[in-house]
Amino acid sequence: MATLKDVAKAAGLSVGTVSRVLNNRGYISEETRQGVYTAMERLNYQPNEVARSLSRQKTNTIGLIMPSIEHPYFAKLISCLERAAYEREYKVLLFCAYGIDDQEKKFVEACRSNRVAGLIICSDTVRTQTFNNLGFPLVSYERYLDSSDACVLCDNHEGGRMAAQELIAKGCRRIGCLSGTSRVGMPADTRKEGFLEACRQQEIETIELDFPPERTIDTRYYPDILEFMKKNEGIDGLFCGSDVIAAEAIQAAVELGVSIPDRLKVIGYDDTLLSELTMPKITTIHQPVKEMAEMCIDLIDKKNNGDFVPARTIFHVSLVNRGTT
Amino acid sequence: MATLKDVAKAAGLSVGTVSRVLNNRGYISEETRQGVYTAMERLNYQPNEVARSLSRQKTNTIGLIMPSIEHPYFAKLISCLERAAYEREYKVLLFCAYGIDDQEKKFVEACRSNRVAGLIICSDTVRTQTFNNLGFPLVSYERYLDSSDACVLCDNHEGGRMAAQELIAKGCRRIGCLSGTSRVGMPADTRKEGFLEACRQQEIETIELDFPPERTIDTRYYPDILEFMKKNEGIDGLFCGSDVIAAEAIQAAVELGVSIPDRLKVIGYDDTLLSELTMPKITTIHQPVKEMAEMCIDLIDKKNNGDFVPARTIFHVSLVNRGTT
DNA sequence: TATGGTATGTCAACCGTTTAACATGTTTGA
DNA sequence: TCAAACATGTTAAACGGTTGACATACCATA
Repeated sequence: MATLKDVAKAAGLSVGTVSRVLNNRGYISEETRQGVYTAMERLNYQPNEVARSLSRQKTNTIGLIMPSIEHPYFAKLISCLERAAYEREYKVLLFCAYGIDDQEKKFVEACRSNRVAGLIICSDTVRTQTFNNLGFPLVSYERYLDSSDACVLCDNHEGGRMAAQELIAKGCRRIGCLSGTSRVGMPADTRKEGFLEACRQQEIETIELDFPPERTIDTRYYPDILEFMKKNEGIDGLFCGSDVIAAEAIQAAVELGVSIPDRLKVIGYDDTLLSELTMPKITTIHQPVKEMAEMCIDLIDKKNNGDFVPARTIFHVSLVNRGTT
Repeated sequence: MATLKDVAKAAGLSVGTVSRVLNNRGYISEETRQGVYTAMERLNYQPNEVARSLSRQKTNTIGLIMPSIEHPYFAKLISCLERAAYEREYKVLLFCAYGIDDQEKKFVEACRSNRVAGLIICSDTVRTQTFNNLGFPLVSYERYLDSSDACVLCDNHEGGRMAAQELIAKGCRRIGCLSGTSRVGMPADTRKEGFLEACRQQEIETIELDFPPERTIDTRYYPDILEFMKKNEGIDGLFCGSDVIAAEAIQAAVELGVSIPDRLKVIGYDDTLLSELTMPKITTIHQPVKEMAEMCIDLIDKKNNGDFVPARTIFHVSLVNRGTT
């Protein structure tokens, strides 16, 4: 592939001058600039980003460590992150831990090797993990991490509370709470706390069903949910920790001949594509994923510019009323 | 961050020797090897992949250009590709075109700049596009591309035929065919052809509904499907070009009080996570995405080794019987 | 004792680009 | 007419690692 040297030769200029054109440094005449552009065109030249990165001592790549790609929530998150990164001229290096032990640590090392401009972690493989002297900003997303430079969250507690409010307002008096538990303390765990707290305050009965830590996307909650609903017939409301759980709750309800939202009201969490593809569509708690993703990139930029970054940035959530309440 | 030189100094060795340890070249005593390892450990050393790539004149990064991330099918595909890449020691650079014009071309240039080891394209932004002198193998996935080194496909025609077969076997005599059309000629278009051909051969009536090219994931087919079903009441079967379409068809059927699979049988395409989360679950055509993803990486490896690669590799599809037929 | 394998060091070139220092012109304007 | 701005060139070092040529040992074995 053509190099700067080739372009210089083709344009009858020195490498220094061509580099000036590329980087907009120093004085350049319009004529020379055009000459360089046509030479680049003719040679089908693309600057070698690898050499550039080495010379500049930084890349324009951001690392992403996710627990899953296929799960609708993470698919949405990755999509938003890719877009936000692209808009800031970053490229995205994607890693997925799939709940496999040690993957996360390896990926962090891979990011170090590749000298990424920043790293966004949303995975939860390792219980506690301190990453020091990374050499680039570390942003944790919906996860507490001692060594992160910044943490982007949404108000999970409030989301749980809002869900409870909605179900109670629609007349539910005996509500099931279906949520996955994490091995580590994750912010998402507080959804349940917020929910239970709100119910307690209004003296609404709650019955909990906790799922073991989700290891892979293949984990199905359906059998547990079905059993739970059979065992607790009087339930008239269901708070689900994610839209996936809500979708399976709907399946169980249909299976048992319980009509939604007449006899049972269901509320999900995440506002993913899935919440629009079930029947009825899922009333859910919306997380401003797009804005949160943009904030992640923003925080990396800021940190790299030596600007101040807050330890935690917490976003509001909102209720999206669809068909299940 | 620590460099090779630092490690050499710490271990009391020359840079050359340390490099030998890292790359398993020449003679190295066990003692020296351990000395290098402990020094690396102590300095928290990670080889600079950027410098390595420049020196070796190749990266271990594979570029991915997708049309969408959030769409369940592409989420699944990206997931499989990430895994397959990781298993071969590749990292994945993810780009998403979102149906925006020219994005694809820009992404290809970005991949050239980053000197990727190979590029997998599944996008369809530009009608015709020839990429020449890329400097790395180009694999197209479910897409025809003149300039690609290899094309990985599944037997869409056969998938359409199988779907028809299933619906007819289950008693359908008047079948709707709901599918998106691409502006460019895409392999997926042949699903419909296979389906229609099989119906014609068995003299089964078909009624088509074509959706305009899908530009973003936000495109909802629901209104069109609902209208279509109202207008064509006698329909007892539905072939859908994707699971998303099938999910929306189910919504429309429930809305109209048409019970599935009793009065209407529906068959989807892709076998994504979504097909397990609707009620009833979607009978669908399974694509061996995992194997196809592995093949993509394999073809890049082969091409880079100077091995022969077939122009097209076509995979079998299969029917997954769930609840809608 | 000579040979060849083992183990390490030194040195230099190279990958493609950036950047600074410095030199050498040509224009332009006050 | 002289200084400042403009335009380009030359040269060299730097980024961090790879690789090959070559030198220098030590040690075992035939």
